[in-house]
Amino acid sequence: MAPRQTNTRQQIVDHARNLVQCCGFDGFSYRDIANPLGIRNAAIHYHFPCKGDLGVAVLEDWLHDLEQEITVARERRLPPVRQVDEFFIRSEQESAEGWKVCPFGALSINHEQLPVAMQELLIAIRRTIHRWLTENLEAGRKAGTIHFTGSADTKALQLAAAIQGARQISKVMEKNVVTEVANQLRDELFHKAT
Amino acid sequence: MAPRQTNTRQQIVDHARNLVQCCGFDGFSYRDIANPLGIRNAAIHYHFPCKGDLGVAVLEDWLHDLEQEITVARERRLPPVRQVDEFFIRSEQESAEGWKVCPFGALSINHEQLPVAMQELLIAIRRTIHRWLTENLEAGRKAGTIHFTGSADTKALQLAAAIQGARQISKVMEKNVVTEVANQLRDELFHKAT
DNA sequence: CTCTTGACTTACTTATTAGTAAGTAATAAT
DNA sequence: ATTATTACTTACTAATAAGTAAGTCAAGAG
Repeated sequence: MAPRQTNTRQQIVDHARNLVQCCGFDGFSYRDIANPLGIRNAAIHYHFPCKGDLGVAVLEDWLHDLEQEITVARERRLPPVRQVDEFFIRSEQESAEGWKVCPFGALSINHEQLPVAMQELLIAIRRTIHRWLTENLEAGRKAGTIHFTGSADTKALQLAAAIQGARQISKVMEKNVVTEVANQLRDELFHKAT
Repeated sequence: MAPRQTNTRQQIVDHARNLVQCCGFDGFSYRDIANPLGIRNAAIHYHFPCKGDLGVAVLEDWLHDLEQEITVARERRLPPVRQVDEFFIRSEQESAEGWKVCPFGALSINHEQLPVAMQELLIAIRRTIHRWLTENLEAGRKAGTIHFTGSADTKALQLAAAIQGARQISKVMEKNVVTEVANQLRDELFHKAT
């Protein structure tokens, strides 16, 4: 009945990731994955002995995608403004898909109860985003295309925090405020204050 | 044994609020409140028939405190800069107390599964913070003490989002980045860019 | 053709959760 | 003094969660 030999594992991870972004790690159960895939709970346990293993797989997937995107942006030698803008665009898109939230918005609340491997991956994801933004802010400032005061490090943090917060506010207010915040930030960063 | 006639109800709400700020609404159980208070689970059910009622009480308490603080700030006729700074200071303080997070950081993730009354209170809290920040940003701009581009409305949103995000990042990284972001924002807002 | 392995399923256990029902002791009202 | 009410307790139910054990069945290896 169920077609064997398909990539069930990846489908499980995909579904889980979606659920994490929408309900958090404790906000979904195995049934929420098994039902839509037409499999049984135990099938998930076959691939991921415990829920933490599934969580780790989700975050690895997430980090992998992120690194992929960053690599592509770098290889296309996109100018710093475009790369920072890419961060905004991605966030706007994901938020538009059912008010999806970023890993921190989804997992920070029960962070201390998560398996250590998940905690470490979260930090790795954070570092990756941060390094990418910081690099581009610095390069943009040197090139005279991006304008801000203070360190690029702090500015990168502020951008990430603002977008993350905006995504959550969007979810609660059921109104797209990510674009509003992103546009404000674009304006501040990209239009030189004469 | 347990001293009767004390204000058990308020103690329950206080504990619940702390737990919400640290673990989210689904992140704690009645035991986590009953144990430290030396009461039984059913005692909580006596005051709050179901968990949603407790959640509502927590948010009402939260909103009440917020309105109180805003009223005090207004009555003391604090200048706009000081009132906006008050928002930063409060956020830094709460974050320092065990990486506590704001209502949105705590509840947005499972927002759609919350009782409607809680959803509405969340929106009310959001509106209250927003109105307060917006008013002060506008007043500060008029007085020449606060500087920003775009609408006060959007700027207020951006500030709230940034601080909210920073609080969550602090929790995950176990490092106080709220102060870092707040200082950056203070610098941008309060020091006129010549 | 047999045997093993991978990818599951069925059927179960265990733990935890919110929530309920009935009882109790102290206080307040009559 | 009696009664009613408030603020609980003990003891339970029902639902749901993650996780496990044993069985099945198709496909590939020998």
